[in-house]
Amino acid sequence: MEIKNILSVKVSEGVTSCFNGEIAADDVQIQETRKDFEGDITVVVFPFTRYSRRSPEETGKILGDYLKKNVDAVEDFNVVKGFLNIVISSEYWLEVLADIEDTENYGYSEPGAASKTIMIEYSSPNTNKPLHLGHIRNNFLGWSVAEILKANGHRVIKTNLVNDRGIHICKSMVAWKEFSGGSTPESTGMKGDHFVGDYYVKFDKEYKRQVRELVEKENLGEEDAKNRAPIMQEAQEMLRAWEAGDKETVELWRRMNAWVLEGFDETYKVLGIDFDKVYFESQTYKKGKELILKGLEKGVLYRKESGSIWADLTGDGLDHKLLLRDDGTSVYMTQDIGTAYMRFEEFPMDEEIYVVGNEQNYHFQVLALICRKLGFEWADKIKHLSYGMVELPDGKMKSREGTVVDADNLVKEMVDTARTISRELGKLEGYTDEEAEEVYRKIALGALKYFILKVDPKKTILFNPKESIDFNGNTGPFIQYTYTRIRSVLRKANEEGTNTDKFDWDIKSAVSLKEREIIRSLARFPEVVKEAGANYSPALIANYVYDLAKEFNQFYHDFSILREEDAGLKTIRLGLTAVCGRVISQGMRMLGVEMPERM
RNA sequence: GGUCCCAUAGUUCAAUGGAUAGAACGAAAGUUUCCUAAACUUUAAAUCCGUGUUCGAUUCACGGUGGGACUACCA
Repeated sequence: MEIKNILSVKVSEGVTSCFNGEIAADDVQIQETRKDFEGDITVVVFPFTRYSRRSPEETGKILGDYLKKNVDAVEDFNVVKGFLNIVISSEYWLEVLADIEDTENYGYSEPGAASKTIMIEYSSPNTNKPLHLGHIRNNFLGWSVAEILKANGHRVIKTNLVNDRGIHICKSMVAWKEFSGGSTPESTGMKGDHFVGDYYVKFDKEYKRQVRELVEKENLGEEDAKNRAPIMQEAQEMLRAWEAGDKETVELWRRMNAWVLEGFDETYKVLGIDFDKVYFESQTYKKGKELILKGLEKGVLYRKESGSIWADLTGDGLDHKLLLRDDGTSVYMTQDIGTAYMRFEEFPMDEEIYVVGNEQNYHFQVLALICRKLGFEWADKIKHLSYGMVELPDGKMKSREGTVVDADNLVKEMVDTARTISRELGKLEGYTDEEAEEVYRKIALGALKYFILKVDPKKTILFNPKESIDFNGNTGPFIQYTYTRIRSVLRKANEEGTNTDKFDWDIKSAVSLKEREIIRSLARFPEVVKEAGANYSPALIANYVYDLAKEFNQFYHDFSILREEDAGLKTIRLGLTAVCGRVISQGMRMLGVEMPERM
């Protein structure tokens, strides 16, 4: 059992035996001792003063004596104000270290240990343009949260709902027919998603030109002109044809979607993202309608005179929400209700997490409410993992204004930067070009992933392309670098004849302050993983790993491990180095960051 | 108008209601007989405003101010 748990139980007992008070072990406040104070673990004693009827200092002393007598691991204690600082014995810390070393996949629970089945939907792109920086945040976040939940022992199903139908793809199709002259990604050598995206842009340009022309030449109002622009009418016509199953249209739709999806697959591969199951909206968008009609029968929903069906949410402080149009067709919300229903039918899930940007907070608020109204017992199992926008130094990204940062380009540029910096420093001499390129790729992706994941999901990220790939400070490359140094130390120790596979911890000598601090951090790792899983927050893991890496660097600077005369201390320090390396790489694994052996 | 989110050093990010609010970048000064100086050590620098809850508030509640998102018979 962990020391914190042992202490909280003992403190609870102590309060009863010393002060005749009742306090549940879970309510005992235990935290790590701040660095400026002596001790390892601190108990907050303020809450006990109402039982002890003494000053916080006295209360702390009495409790401290009790713990020293009754817990082996407690070596000493001191009381500052209302804080009881406990010193844990070196023997205990060494045991902890040995335990961590023995635990395969430290920080990870056994698969199935937590026994929840969780579906996580992320990415969910439209098939009319390539992925950009906003999608990158979504993809990294979804993938990492899935890994963290797995580490917590849950069964996780990663899904992607591809928005492959609708007016947006029709726009690209119209433009392609009009302007391409039959060219294809193969004939132009372009990546499929970029190829199709270009036609989406061409559509928009032509559309704007036509609207302007109508306004000027025919004196139409802006709204009228927008509706009457021939190219837009063509797109709408195409959507109708598609829904009617027109052979030629469906054929073109298939062809263009295939180009885009091929491009996406390539990008996903580069980003290190994958899915267990991919849904296509074209296959699911019609469901949901019958659920709405049933809701109408039950009287949970209502029908307007014109024929449309609505939910009245004014009782919940919200508005009225449309669910079926006058013509009986469904809207986005209806589709989402349908797909959620299908999924809960298909899998016995305990949770379904949607990784979707915060511009859809309202949508998910409404979704949960309506599902509850419709009487689905799974309504409360829906979770929206909402994340903030990614902004650039000069403002927001807008696809129409061309101020988006393209995902493929960004990765390429970051690899270039990594290569340039690395070459200047001459760090990879002796590596073949191929090996070196692999390292540059790991650095670039590590930088990008870490940069995005270290920020609390719900906060807006300010992305500065120039500063993003920093090799110092709280960055991915800094952590990777620390790891490679650790590997290098171990290599050297091996060369000198020390077996670093397994350490002998049977040493009596005291562990120094700095070492204790690191062991304490290491011991905390499983807790952090648990907390990150509960909050869907890779940021917790990221900041933990950074702290550990930094602590290790400081520790390492103070001691010359390999020159240490005392064989016992040398073993501890080398062992600590090895364990740190393992925990750092475990943490980064949950973020999807790969670790090079050298850099 | 309504719903939701955000506000911390010059900048980018931290802090289960706990001690003197942590880091990093940038700025100023230093450290290479030792693992890889992509490191380490110093210094200066911040909780938007007000009220409340209590032993104790960056954190919780209420009210402001500032910023953002949403509020389509679009997806």
